[in-house]
Amino acid sequence: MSGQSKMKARNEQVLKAAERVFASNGFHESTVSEIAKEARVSEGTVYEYFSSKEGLLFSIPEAFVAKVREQNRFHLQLIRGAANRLRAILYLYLYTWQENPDYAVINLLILKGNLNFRKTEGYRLIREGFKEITHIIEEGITSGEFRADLDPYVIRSVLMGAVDHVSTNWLLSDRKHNLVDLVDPIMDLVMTGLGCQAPLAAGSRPPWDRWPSREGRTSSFGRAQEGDTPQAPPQTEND
Amino acid sequence: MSGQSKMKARNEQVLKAAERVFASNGFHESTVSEIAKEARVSEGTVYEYFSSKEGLLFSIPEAFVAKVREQNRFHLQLIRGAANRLRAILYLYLYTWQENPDYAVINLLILKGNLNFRKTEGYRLIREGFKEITHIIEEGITSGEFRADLDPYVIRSVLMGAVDHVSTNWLLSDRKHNLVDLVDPIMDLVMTGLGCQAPLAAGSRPPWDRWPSREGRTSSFGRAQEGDTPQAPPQTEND
Amino acid sequence: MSGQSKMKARNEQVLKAAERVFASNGFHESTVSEIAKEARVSEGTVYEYFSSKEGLLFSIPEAFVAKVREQNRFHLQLIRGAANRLRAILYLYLYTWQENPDYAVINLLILKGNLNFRKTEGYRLIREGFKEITHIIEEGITSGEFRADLDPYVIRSVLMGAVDHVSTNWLLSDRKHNLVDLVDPIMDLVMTGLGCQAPLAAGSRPPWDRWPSREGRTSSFGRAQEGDTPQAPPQTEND
Amino acid sequence: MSGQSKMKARNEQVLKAAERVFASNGFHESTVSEIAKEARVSEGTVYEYFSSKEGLLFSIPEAFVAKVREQNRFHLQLIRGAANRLRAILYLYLYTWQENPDYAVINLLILKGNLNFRKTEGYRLIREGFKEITHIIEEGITSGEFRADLDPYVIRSVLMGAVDHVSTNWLLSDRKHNLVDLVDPIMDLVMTGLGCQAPLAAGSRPPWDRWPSREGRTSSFGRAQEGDTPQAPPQTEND
DNA sequence: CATGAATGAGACTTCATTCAT
DNA sequence: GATGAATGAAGTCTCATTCAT
Repeated sequence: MSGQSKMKARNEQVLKAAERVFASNGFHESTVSEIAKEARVSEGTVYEYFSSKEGLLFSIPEAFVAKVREQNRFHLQLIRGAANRLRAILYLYLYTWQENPDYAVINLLILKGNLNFRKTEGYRLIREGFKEITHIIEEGITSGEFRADLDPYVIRSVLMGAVDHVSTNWLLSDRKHNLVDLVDPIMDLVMTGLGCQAPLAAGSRPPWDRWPSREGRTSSFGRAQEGDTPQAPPQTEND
Repeated sequence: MSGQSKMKARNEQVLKAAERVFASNGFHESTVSEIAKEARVSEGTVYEYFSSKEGLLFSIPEAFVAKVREQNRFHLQLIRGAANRLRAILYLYLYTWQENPDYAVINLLILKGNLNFRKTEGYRLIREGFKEITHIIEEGITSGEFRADLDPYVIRSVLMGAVDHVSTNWLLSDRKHNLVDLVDPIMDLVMTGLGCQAPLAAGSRPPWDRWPSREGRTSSFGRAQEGDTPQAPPQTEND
Repeated sequence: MSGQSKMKARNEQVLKAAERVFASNGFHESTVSEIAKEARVSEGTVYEYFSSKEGLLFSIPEAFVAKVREQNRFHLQLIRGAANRLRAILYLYLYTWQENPDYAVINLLILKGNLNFRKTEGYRLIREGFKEITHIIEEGITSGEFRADLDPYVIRSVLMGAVDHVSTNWLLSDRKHNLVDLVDPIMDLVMTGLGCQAPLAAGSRPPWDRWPSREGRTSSFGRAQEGDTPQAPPQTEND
Repeated sequence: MSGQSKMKARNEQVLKAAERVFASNGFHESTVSEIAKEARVSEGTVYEYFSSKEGLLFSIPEAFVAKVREQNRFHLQLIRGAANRLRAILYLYLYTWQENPDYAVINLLILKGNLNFRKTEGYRLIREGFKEITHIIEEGITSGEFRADLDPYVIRSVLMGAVDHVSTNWLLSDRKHNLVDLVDPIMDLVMTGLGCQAPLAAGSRPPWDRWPSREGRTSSFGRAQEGDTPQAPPQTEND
């Protein structure tokens, strides 16, 4: 009991400290002694709970994903419609990064360059989350909600790429603006498309094939309508 | 003369060796001695040309961007139309990563987690490239080619996020498939949108608000037509 | 009672576990935690019974010698004649090593390099056994059973050196052959000598007998003569 | 040139320092920093020349054997007769230990308990030296110089066991007496035997003589006397 | 200008020992 | 008395950087 729960608490304590330290300084720039100090334990204790510094790093996503996964699954069960669910997923991702910026740094910046991470359970879990997104996209295509002429992988890449991109920018910025405010603009863009909804004539030419030649494309009408889905563009961002 | 050009050659030699070694093993896992060996020079020589191991790392994008930039600028000058130019940019990015996978690894995986990189000239150059993309998007909006109700930053994030995403996946895969094949699917999605092109009635409802409830939205006509814009979905990818 | 005997059992339990673990891995390569696990007790318990890891190591010969000594003394009382008794001693040694190979490893391999061991009671007991061998040899000389012109120390060294040598080799081998089978060959050699028992005429003394200058072969062990100061090749073990 | 010879000198310098330090304190009780200090180099330099602390230890016999071997081979070529050559070998061994006590400690005390040593080149070289001894013994048997009814391995074990034994004792003693003085007594004992060369009456063969079956071997009259001076079990060293 | 041997700071990690429970 | 989590000292080893040649 007490022993068990105490050890669990210690584990969490070290894990959280590591998250903070790694996020602040990067993996190689952090020392185990620093983490131990942050966790208010001795260096040796860190090694009682984690096999190595890198093992500690890899335990962070493992623990995190395990924790977040269930609640996300729950949320998604409440939602119908592929587009709605994709939107929810985007929201959950951005919300999670926003509320857990230290973990976000580890996930988006630190683990990205680590080759060994790709052999870990944490990585497997993350990939699984990606697969579920693909499933939803496929359902959307099957149900006719989405176009069927696009590879689900491309769709997912565009969505998750956008999430990664804006999250990374946000992390590296002053983090003042609201990350989740970008959910709707992104969804809007991806669902409706960037092109002006001109009275599409000959429906079958590949879309991008039309843009270049602009002759005939009137000045459009799809201008910015005030009021809809306001933007929260990171100003000071890296652009 | 000879001295100048010889030094330039040596510089390039070390730079290329560093690119290979860093890309293979990561930054911290690579040693200066390894790089020197790969470059067929002594360790001391590395320090004659670069101030430090990290300075060497940061010199890689600097040199690379300087080299690629001009030709890209040239290509873009030949192209009219914002959409066309965005497509060209995507193409140039994916093509560049595909042809320079070592540099791609450094740019997309290694430098991402390096805090000091953000203070360097190389980083500034990369950001500049991003700004130009934003400019093109703004021009597209101004010219009426693009919708005006979307933040250019969001648009750019979606595009470049997609580029990063598929490139990263490709790098971590067996690199068998053609990365540039993804240009058109991505552009298609971003320009036309994922939603089925129903006869958009009341133009003002927020787009994403329409998807969930699909009633009224006819089954669409924009189905997958074989033949157009072939996909090259990464097989072994992380999804 | 119960407390006493239980403690004694625990003591033995830890001692035996330590013997196994030390013999398998060596002293420094073994950990207290390993020993505790092998003994099915906690690490703390090990320290209830032994002052330190090294103290535990030193307790092994102490306990072992105490145990074996009495029975050996009993056996020897049954035997008459110095040669017979020496043979019995050799037999007991080899038999003991053969039946207790873990202890043999500790005695012959591990404790040998330990400087502190020489200050312990266990060491004193072992030396005592050696002294008794010397006594028997001296008695053999006195009684005329043995030659009188050899230093008992040399005789003992040859005997016990042989025992150590063959035992060590056996321990490091597959331990398939019978160690005690070597008792008689060794005794035979030491008692009778390696030289061919020709009817040694005056002039035909074995060549080696002449070098040192063994005029008369009177008592005492032959002095070192002229200096040839040749080198000796390093080596040790089992061929 | 200079670079080569300087490095060779450094190598030797570190090797010698390690020999001294290991011999004084034992392997595990010595630290690399200590060795570096003794060698007047930095810790890092030790690792420039030797892969690890244990690698350094194992390099000691390797270098030593290589050095001593040739001269010993030369000495032995000058000597005829198996007994003479055995004597020379004993002499060379004892002389070497006496003149190189630090190395002797490493060989006889430290490396003995090291399991990894048995996989090294140094160990192989040492074993080779042993094989040569066996060869000489076999030649002696073939030539009729030695008895043919004894296993050469036993003979070698008795000889080398004696060498090890007296050397070890000497090392652990004050090292005041001359080690090489023991060569002749040992040879004498091993060649002539311990038993008294009396005109052995028929029935009175020494008891020990009967076990092996040494028909025809007379000798001795000396019976076992009083005193049973009981035996002590295991142990090893210099009484 | 080039070399590569030398440096030494500092990281990770182990493990004997202690002590609160 | 027994436990085993916690400790922290100490050790091995790496490697970026320097500098005499």
